[in-house]
Amino acid sequence: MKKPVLSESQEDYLKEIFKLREMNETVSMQDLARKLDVRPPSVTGMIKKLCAMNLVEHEPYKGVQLTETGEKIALEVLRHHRLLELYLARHLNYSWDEIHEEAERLEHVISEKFEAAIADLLDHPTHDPHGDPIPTADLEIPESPDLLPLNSLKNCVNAGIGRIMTQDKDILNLLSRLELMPGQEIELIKNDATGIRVKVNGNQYLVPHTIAMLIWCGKTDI
Amino acid sequence: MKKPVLSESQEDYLKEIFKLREMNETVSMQDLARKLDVRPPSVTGMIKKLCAMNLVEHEPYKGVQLTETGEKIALEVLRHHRLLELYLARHLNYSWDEIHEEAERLEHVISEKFEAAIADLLDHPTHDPHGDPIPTADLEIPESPDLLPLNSLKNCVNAGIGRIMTQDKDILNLLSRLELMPGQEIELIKNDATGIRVKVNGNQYLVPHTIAMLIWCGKTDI
DNA sequence: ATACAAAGTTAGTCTATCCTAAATTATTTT
DNA sequence: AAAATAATTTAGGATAGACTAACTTTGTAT
Repeated sequence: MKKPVLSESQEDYLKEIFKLREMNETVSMQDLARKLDVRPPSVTGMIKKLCAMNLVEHEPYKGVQLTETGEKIALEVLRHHRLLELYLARHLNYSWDEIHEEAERLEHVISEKFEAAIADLLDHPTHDPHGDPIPTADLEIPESPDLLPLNSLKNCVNAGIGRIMTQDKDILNLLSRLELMPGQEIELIKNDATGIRVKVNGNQYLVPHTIAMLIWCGKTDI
Repeated sequence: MKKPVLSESQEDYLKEIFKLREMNETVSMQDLARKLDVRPPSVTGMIKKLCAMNLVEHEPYKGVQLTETGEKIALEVLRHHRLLELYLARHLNYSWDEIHEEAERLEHVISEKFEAAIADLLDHPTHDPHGDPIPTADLEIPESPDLLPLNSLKNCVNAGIGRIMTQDKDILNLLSRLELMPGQEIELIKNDATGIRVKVNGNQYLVPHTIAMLIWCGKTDI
C-alpha cells in the first residue's frame, strides 16, 4: 500500500495516539487534545479526516485506535524522534533536557536518508536517552527490560535505571544533574513516607515519591 | 528590535529575495514567483504582508527590496542552509547532489543551538560544498576569492574550482563524478567552439560551454 | 502617439487547521 | 431513575497561504 503524505499535524496526531495507547487501554479525545495542545473540537475534526484516510478507527463517543497503516506511520515518526534525541545528545552535545524539543521539530522533516545515516552513526541503537525504545528500521518495537517505578521498590536493593517517564525539562535537568539517568546503577537505601533514599556514584539523595514514580528501574539483585 | 516569528513560507520569500538581489539589480515579482514555485498573485499578497511587517520595501509595479531586518533574517536562513549542506556532506555522508533538498527542509526548523553545534563541529567554515559563502554568526558575508566562469578562461591555465552555480541535481551529480567540484585544481587544455577541455586528477574531459559557465574558477597561474 | 505585450495587482475561492458556543451523549451521584 | 457532570460532537467562523480570472500599469515597437 502506498504511504500517504501527511502534514506535520497529522503525524503528531498519530504519534500521540500511539503513545497514549501504550499507557491506557483506550484513547480519549480529551487526552489527545491535552497532549496536542488543541481544543477537543479540533481533535474530533482531525480524527474524522484521519478516519477517512484509513489511518485511525473511531466509534463516535468511544475511543480512537490506529489502523495498521496508521501505526506504521506513528512508529516511523517515533523512530525519527528517538533516533534524533540520541543523535543530538551523542553527537551535538545537547543536554538531556534540550533534546526533546529539537527532535519534536526535526522528526517531521528528515528524510529516510537522514534517518538511515544517523542510525548507522549511532550503531543502530535500541533505546533513546530517556530509555524509550526506538522502533527498528522495519518498525518493530525492540524488547525492553522489565522495569518498575523506583517508588515501588523495597529497601536495600541495587537497581539500574532503565527509563525516565517524563518530558518535563526542569525535572529532566534535575535528574541529569543528580546522575539519575538510564544506564546508572543505584542503591536503594530506604523507602518510607518521606521518600526514597538512594545512593548514586557515592552521593545520597532523598527522592520524593512524585519524582520517584517517574524513574523506572530494573533490579540487579534483591 | 525583537525578531518576529516567521512562517517557513515567509522565510523562503526573504531568502529568495536576497539571493535574487545578489544577481540582479532589482527583484521582480515574477522572478520570485518562479523561484518559489507559486503564481504571481501569491507573491503580491505575501509581499504585502512582509511589507506590513517592515521586512521588505515595495513600490507597486516596481521591485522589492529587503529592509535591514529582512536582510538579517534572510542571512540567518542562508546561514542555516549552507551550514547544513556542509554538515550533511561532511558528517552524514550525503552525496553532493542530495544536500540541497534536505537542507531546504531543515533550515527552517533547527534552533540556534543546533546551528551553533554544527558550526563548531565544522570549525566555523566560510563556504559550503557548492562554494557559496556562509554568513558568519553575526551575519556578515565572508570574503570570497575572485572567480570567473570556466568558459571565459583562456587555454593552458591552471585554475582552482571555487564555486558551482547550479542546484540542478543531475548536473551536480555529473560534476561530482568527474571531480569537478570546489577545491579541485584543474588544468585548462583548450577552449574552443566545441567546449573546454580540462584535465582533473589525470583525467581529461571536454566540458560543453553550457556546463562550463556554471563552474567558476580562481586562477592559480597564467 | 497609439497599440500591444508583459508584468503586476485586485477580487474572489479553496483548503488546512485551528477556534468558540451550543447541542448531544455518556457517566456518575444521590 | 433522575439529575448533575463530564466528554464529545456539531455548527459556524477565523487565518494563512495558495489559486484563477479579470483588470491595470508599464514599457516597447511601430
